[in-house]
Amino acid sequence: MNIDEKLEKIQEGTLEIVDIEELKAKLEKEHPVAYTGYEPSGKVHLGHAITIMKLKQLQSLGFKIKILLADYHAFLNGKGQLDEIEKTAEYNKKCFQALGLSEDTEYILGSEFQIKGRYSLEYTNNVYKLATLTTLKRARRSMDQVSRHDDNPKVASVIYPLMQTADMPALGVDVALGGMEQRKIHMLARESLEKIGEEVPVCIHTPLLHGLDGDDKMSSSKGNFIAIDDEEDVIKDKIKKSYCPKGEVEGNPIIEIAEHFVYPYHETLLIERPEKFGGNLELSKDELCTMFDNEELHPMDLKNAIAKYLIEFFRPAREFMAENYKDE
RNA sequence: CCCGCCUUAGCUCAAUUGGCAGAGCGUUGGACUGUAGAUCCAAAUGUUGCUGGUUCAAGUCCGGCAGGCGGGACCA
Repeated sequence: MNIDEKLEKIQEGTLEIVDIEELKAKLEKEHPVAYTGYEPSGKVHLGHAITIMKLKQLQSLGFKIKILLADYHAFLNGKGQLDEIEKTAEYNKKCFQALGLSEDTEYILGSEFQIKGRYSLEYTNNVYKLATLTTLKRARRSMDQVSRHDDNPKVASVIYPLMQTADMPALGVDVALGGMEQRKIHMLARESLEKIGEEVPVCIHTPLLHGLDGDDKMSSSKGNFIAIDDEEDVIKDKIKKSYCPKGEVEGNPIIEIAEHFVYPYHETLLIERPEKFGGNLELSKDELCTMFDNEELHPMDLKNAIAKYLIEFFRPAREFMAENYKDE
């Protein structure tokens, strides 16, 4: 596969690549490094899965993948005590493996290099340098979509983006991948890394999924997600309860799930529909959107189809988790 | 270090001179829709930050502690 073909593939399902020319240059390398950082989370859900799927694709295109289990970031973001967070990180690592990343994926616990080992001194020095270059307002603003809500915001919340920035040279990354909520941190990082003379990574942003309740963002804290290891009945139940207004494509979480978890892997979606409602359909992405928009496809029929696909899509992950992860 | 104010349901906040701890939102369950939502009906939810005291009776008054917010002082 040549570089232009790779570029095109990488762009699929992303909202932006900053910068595309830089990415092109990175693709000259035999094994460019791509990374995503995740705050350990009680549940790994569809939102996380979007980025993991993209990482899998990058892996298949020759990228070396590093996953940062960002324990300190979670700690700074008020997610609990470090020992708890590290248990959660172990669980998340299993989840990521369950989604099919290959054996040579590298999982790195943030604290391992951020505060331990010889490199931590250089790391800390970078964080301090960044601290002198970054205004409070800019740092705060970068955290708009990332910070946990806090009536009494802590200094931790402005250290967070600085550490995230310092992570990039520490991990030697060519590409930083994240959801759109990472954008402001990434843009700040690109500016700052340039200033301190470190390599500036390409940033790739994927869309955020709406919550099943129609909220702007699917997130663990809001409970409006489907987890990658949810049981079949749970998936059915959650889909059934989801917000899905008739005729409305925009911001419809069920339509979004079809876009991100069905169509990248199947040309068409089979919708099984009772005869009295018109019988079965096999729809391409465009057909589905058009029909739904025209109210020719009832939400319930769509939901049934999506639930079925999701159950199949995550079957391997679910089985992997059942076998490899014993909750204590 | 000193002074003042704040802390009540998951959230935002009520509660009269001390007199059965409440509302809205959210949650859950039903009704209505061939989904969800909206709407209607119903229900659940509390160590009133912790602690000691006064009182027949304390969310309410007094003392101590913790956390938070604001100010002052120190530096000078």
